[in-house]
Amino acid sequence: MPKKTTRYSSPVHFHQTKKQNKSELLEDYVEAIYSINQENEETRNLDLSKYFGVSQATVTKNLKRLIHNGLVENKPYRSIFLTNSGLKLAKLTKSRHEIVYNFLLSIGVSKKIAEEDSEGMEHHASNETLLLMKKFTNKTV
Amino acid sequence: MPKKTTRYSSPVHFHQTKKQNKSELLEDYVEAIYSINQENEETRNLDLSKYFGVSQATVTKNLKRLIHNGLVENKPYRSIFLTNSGLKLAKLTKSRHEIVYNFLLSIGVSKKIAEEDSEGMEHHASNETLLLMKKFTNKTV
DNA sequence: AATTAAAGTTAGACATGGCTAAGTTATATA
DNA sequence: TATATAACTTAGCCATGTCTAACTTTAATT
Repeated sequence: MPKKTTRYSSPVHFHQTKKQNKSELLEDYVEAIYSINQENEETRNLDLSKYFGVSQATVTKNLKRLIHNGLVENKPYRSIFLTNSGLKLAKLTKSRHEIVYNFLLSIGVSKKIAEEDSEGMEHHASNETLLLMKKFTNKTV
Repeated sequence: MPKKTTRYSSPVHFHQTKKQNKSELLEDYVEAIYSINQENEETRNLDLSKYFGVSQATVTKNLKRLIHNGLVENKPYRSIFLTNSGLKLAKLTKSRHEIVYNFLLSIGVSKKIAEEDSEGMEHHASNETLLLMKKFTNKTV
């Protein structure tokens, strides 16, 4: 029965082709460490475990990836530190996060929901979109 | 050296606690099938493979999950159909997607980028945020 | 109708990101 | 200081989502 015809115009918008090395997890971790460091003199495994709501074993495993990517340094059973590269990424990620968060506030989203939604959205907003969000927020302030 | 003190105010905004059964993949697939069905008389494995830019083997495996979740029906080597439940989810997902897409356009994002960004963002926008986006878009039209 | 080609499936591998249970190290306290 | 507790790591499991290679089924072509 299938009559072969030209098919739909290819959508393309699925970018996650092959090596999505731009891992959200890495960004979330450096941002979390950066945040925690601003409230405490150090960041420990347990802090991250609470922050993300995952087990300490999971944190240990994920920190291995961060270390492997040169974003974090630590000695076993000791505190966790961002490398220069990790700090740079953390600042960038945090600023992106804040742009989205403030933007959501500026269109009327409540604080609580803006916190939640911005968390997921920050990783999907392109530079173009971030710039426009920033512009918009500034205009409405 | 670590002096134990009360630590940072817990952030909570990490929702992905345990069973994130609200899989983005399922939504992406039903939405894709729905879309393709609007341009063709049927949806095949290969259509989805092209749509998402993944191998046909991957599509087959993921379709198993959709079938298991009662969203899709098919006979081996044949076309793919949405169940009632799948169609319902597809419509919902598509409408959310369109809200985000149109909203991005309305703040000045280019079509191409709006397509890309809305894809990721649609899964992270709460109902509250979607409602405000819709309101905003209508106002600026 | 037989053969070839295209579409779809299966099997098995790998990376990511969770978990629990058990063991190790460091810290606190008796 | 010895011991108990808290923090951390390791090992091994599971689900998700991707791949390639090989095989099966369906459709097209000769």
